[in-house]
Amino acid sequence: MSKEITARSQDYAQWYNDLVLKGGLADYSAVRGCMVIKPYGFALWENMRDELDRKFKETGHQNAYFPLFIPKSFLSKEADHVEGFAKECAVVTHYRLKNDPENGGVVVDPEAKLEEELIVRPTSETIIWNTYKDWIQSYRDLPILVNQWANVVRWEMRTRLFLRTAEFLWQEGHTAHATAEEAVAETVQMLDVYADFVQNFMAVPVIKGVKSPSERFAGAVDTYCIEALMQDGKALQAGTSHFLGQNFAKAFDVQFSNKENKLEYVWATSWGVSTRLVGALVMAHSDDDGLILPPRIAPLQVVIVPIYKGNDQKAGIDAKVEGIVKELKALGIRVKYDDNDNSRPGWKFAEYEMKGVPVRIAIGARDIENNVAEIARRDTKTKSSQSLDGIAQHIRQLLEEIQDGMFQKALDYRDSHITKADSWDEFEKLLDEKGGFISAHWDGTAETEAAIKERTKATIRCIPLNNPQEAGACILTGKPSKERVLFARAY
RNA sequence: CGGGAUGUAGCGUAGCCCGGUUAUCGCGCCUGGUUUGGGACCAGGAGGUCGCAAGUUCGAAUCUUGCCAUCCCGACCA
Repeated sequence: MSKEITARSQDYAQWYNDLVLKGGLADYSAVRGCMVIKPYGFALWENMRDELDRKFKETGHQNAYFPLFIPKSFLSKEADHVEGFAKECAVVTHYRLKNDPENGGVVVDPEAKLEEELIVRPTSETIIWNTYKDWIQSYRDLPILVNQWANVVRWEMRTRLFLRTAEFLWQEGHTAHATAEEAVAETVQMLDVYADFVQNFMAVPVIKGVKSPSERFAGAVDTYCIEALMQDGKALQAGTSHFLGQNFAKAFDVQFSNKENKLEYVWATSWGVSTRLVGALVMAHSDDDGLILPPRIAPLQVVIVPIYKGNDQKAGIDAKVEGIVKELKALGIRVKYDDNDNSRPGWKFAEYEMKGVPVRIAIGARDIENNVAEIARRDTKTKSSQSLDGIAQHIRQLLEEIQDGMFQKALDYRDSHITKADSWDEFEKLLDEKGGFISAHWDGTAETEAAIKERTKATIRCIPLNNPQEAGACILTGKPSKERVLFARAY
């Protein structure tokens, strides 16, 4: 029952945990900071993954796979990169265990120390660019458009289910280009792919933008991002796409001969989204009764619950439902007929609400007589009676309505939480009382950005793409500014 | 990693301060029956290394120390 879920108003963090755990998405594991993704949660991730994978391939990318381990020396070849990741790396130092005669069990065999330690990848730029050196000689070898689906490890101090785990699943695209223009175009293209996916499939509106220098990816020239807004008014970075310039090509000495037979360094991009998107999805849409999943990526789109007294009624319902299931499946709709006799309808209703199934159909003997079914929408919690004739088409349309409705609701919330602030007092007040994105002038310096973060915990989420140019004065220092940027407290 | 809190059956908990027979209760689970339009009811039953490890003691869920995990706040981050 919904009473098992902590209300958002009471404790937002606990509400989030309740949804993930009780909605059956994931569990804590025996390993610090690492979670078990349960079948329902993984099905959700698979749906996200499959759609993204399709989009990557549509835009000309191929999947490949690179090693989990990275030689320690690789990491330090790009100075900013190692600076950014060194503090959160898991390191393999030995390759063998041996029996421990004293205490039982096994111990690390000191004889089996690696010549060079291996880093468990926190991201794969280094191992991939070391490989690209072998793949690229001529401009004819370019571009290389490769993506990898993988797990990575970042030894985070504080973890949260899906939002920040020590090990997480993601995809990382790594492309190599002959020109800066082409690489930038790729970076922007993939940002668009992400934005399109998150908005149209996850129904989460995002703002596309560029990070300020201090929020940039370690080793990037420019970091583009999509920023989403959660229901508690905090922002969440949902995806990033980096223009890496020639930084990694220089670090790994990857040059190509151009048409004039001159050697040039290769231009690079990298881009990724992770299982964090699952967290974004949960926090963007759900309510105090449980998850609310958008139809396009919900593992289950429709559940049918029979209501009956005795086997005769059940048989009549079964016969009717069989046809409906067939029709729905023919339309590509993911449907389950839950005729499990061990739990009663009310229990099932609550359960599927908790799991966020977009549409529930309840059919009883009474309905069969009237040739109708009760249709309940998870997102609005409204119910209606619907004729069984043409019900599959109706459901298909309803799923689309739900998808659109969820996006519109999230968009309205987001848009009403982008607020301009023109004074420091106003800025602080908005952060504390309203939350969301605050559009304000900034003098462009890292010092001011850091000072604002220090005082308010708010960071510059992004400088929106196509940002209108507007003269103004920095919110903190009063120095001249040429455009507003978006601030928020963030996950 | 610093500060705070917590850890007793699958989940939620009582007991702990002040050590003492068989560790409390509810949900869930199993068996049988009755039920089924918003988390059913009756009867019977199973289920516990009291987070882990040392220590103190005749005796530890209870006292001491260490460790582990989770949550919250902070620093760090996708």
